[in-house]
Amino acid sequence: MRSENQSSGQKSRSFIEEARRAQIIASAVEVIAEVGFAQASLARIAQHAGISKGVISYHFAGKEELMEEVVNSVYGEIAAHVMARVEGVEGPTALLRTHILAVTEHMRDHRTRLKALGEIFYNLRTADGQPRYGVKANEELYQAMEQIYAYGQRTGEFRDFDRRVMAVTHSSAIDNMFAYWVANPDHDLDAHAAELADLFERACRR
Amino acid sequence: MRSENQSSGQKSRSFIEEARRAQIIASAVEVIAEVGFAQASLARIAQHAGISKGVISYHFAGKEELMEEVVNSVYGEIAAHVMARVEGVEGPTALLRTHILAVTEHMRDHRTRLKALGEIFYNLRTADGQPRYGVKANEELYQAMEQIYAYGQRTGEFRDFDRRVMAVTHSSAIDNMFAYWVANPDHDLDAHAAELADLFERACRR
Amino acid sequence: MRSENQSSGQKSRSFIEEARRAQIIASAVEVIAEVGFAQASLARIAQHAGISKGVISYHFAGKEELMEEVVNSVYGEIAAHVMARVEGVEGPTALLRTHILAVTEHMRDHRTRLKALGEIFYNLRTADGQPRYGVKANEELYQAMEQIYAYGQRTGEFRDFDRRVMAVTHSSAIDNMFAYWVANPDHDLDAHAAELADLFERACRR
Amino acid sequence: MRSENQSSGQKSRSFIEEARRAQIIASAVEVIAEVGFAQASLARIAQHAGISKGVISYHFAGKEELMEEVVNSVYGEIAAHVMARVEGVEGPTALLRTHILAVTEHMRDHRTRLKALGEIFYNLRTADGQPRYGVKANEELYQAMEQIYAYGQRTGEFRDFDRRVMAVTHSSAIDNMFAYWVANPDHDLDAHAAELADLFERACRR
DNA sequence: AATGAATGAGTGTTCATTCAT
DNA sequence: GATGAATGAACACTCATTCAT
Repeated sequence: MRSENQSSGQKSRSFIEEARRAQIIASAVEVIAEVGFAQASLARIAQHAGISKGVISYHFAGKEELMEEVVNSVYGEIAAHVMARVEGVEGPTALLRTHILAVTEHMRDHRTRLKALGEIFYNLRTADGQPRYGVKANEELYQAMEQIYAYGQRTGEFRDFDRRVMAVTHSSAIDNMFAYWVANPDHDLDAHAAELADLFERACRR
Repeated sequence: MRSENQSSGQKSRSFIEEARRAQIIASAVEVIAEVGFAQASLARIAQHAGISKGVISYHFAGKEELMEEVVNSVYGEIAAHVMARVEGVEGPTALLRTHILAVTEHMRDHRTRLKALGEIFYNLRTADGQPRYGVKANEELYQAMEQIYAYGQRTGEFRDFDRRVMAVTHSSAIDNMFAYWVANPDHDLDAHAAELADLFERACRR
Repeated sequence: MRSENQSSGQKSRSFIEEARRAQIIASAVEVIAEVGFAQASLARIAQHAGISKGVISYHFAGKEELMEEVVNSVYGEIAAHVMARVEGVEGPTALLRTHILAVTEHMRDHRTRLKALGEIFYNLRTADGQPRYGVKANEELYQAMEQIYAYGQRTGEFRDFDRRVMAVTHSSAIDNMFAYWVANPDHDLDAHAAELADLFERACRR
Repeated sequence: MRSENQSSGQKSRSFIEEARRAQIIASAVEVIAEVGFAQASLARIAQHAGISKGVISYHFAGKEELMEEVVNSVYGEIAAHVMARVEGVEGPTALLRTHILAVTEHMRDHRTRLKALGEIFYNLRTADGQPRYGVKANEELYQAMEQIYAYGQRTGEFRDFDRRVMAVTHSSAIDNMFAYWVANPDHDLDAHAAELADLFERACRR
């Protein structure tokens, strides 16, 4: 989302620096996904990347910035994937289904990244102890979903429900489908997604 | 060694000890709810309770035992409340609504307790690094919910959906309603619950 | 060794108090022998005795006094036993043999007590960090042994060696026979003692 | 990953790291010798070395590793010294004398190191509470001594005694000579050693 | 005479961060 | 750019001791 010209006092980063940052972010993702946020110390992340601990501090202002960059990185990927899949789909019901299935698709292929994302979302706190993300950070996502519902209500395909409640529920259903699948790897993710699509179609329709 | 209600080998606890344990558990709940699991050190819990750090170690075998007792305490409360509300309710649809509304009711009055419960559930790990609870610990809850769905499917009121998917979704919807409400205290919890009841009624019915 | 009248400002101890002290000392002996001095906390000693931790503090000024009483108690026993065995024995060589054999005899029957004694001797330190016993505490023992050697040298049965060196060596040989036996319970203690008697007889004789 | 003298999987240690390790080991030796094993906390060792507590944890995996390194370091020294002195000595009697005198020589110059060695030997326990060294750890030493005795018995210079008893006694005589000297610094160590040599020569000879 | 509760200093260990090289 | 060394605060936990009951 950064503008191409790197304006506004933002120092431009060299290619090599970007590569290092990417490497560290990737290592952080893997470590967090494997051992959980609390056990993901900088030492562990550095060791996993095969670099010195100091490098992380050199490239990131602190642990918090590293974590935020992980979130940005992973979040960007998933948004891009869903955007691409949803493009051109017509009608609110189809949109709803497509959204669920697209996210699921991405989950299947990026399990680790999403696991790490969830860990950080849930656990990262700012210096003053407040959750850095938390439910509030989903606001953007909720608004995107609400647009789909509003569209459906406008066309008359959807009944007159509370769009925020539906968005929160929809979002949580997907998050937990993922968590359940991570905990039970034999669980049939695609079947779960299909069930979910049915469920929300019925919940929404007139 | 006391009397009839002392099971074998279980050391009896004095009244004063029970009181202290309860006080410490309450303090732990408040601290966890406020600053999160990771920041809830024994020092902080003790300070919040206005007691010395050692007292906690004196009354609990370790941090793990304290956390487990918090879980037992809070989990017991909520189960008791829901059981009581659900008793005597007839028919799967009514059961479904009642369950959602009963849990919501309890949430309104025990916000911090439930917040703490969630934190521990999500974060507590055993000495070997494995999650102490985690999604798998919901198994019992899922099975209880599946019984309601099976009942509805038997009577023909409910359609033929995957009961496990519904249970996971249902459970996550309630958890996140709570989380959303904690993050947005002005949010109308009761209206949210009513919407949720509608949503799942529609998702389940034939 | 206390005079029968309990004079000199020393408060007399009731029968029940003496019994408790003896019980605590016995428990301390067993715990120290089993887990070593460093792991022998008051809590452990109290638990082993089936009493409350506070009782120990009530009956003894502190851990140091308890340890000293253990030493007095065990040391007294062994001295009494050897004294009795040695009485009436004639000639320095016979005296030497008898001493070694008498101590060994006592060891066989009071393994735990002697183990505890050794632990305290080696580990107990005063508040200022100095060893409470240590080699110096053997002075009394060394002098007793030196009397036997002097006797033998006077009669001409023993050659003209340094009596202090012999006493230190003799004493250490017995201590380590014991330690070796504790570490290797199948070791033949009596055979070891007999060998030791031969060894010192040859080392001493003209 | 450095060069030829790096065996497989063994991380190479920088010069500066080796220096720090050596400094910490030296500090540990001094502190243990002065205040005893039990009082030798990492905090004390760090303070004595004029460094932060964390440095020790940085350079050693834990207290146990530090202690083992102290043992290795000191034990290696003494073994090397005795080996060098004993080399080329002919005949069991001369070997016996040389061994005693060589060890004594080393003691005179490395008092604190040997004191620390003894403390660790006697006190260090593994995580499960078992002695890390203890009498059994002398096995190697005993076997070395037994070879000297067997040699003397083969040549006929030594009588037919139990070699294990002699080894235990010999070893303990030297240990206690040292302990006695530490407790009584004015004691004439060389004279003691000479007496000991006589003593064991007479105890062994036909 | 005995207890159980509480204390507070001390333990080894972990970790994000800093900094000279 | 990168490193490894060092820091110091924080962690859970242990323990001898004190004290009201």
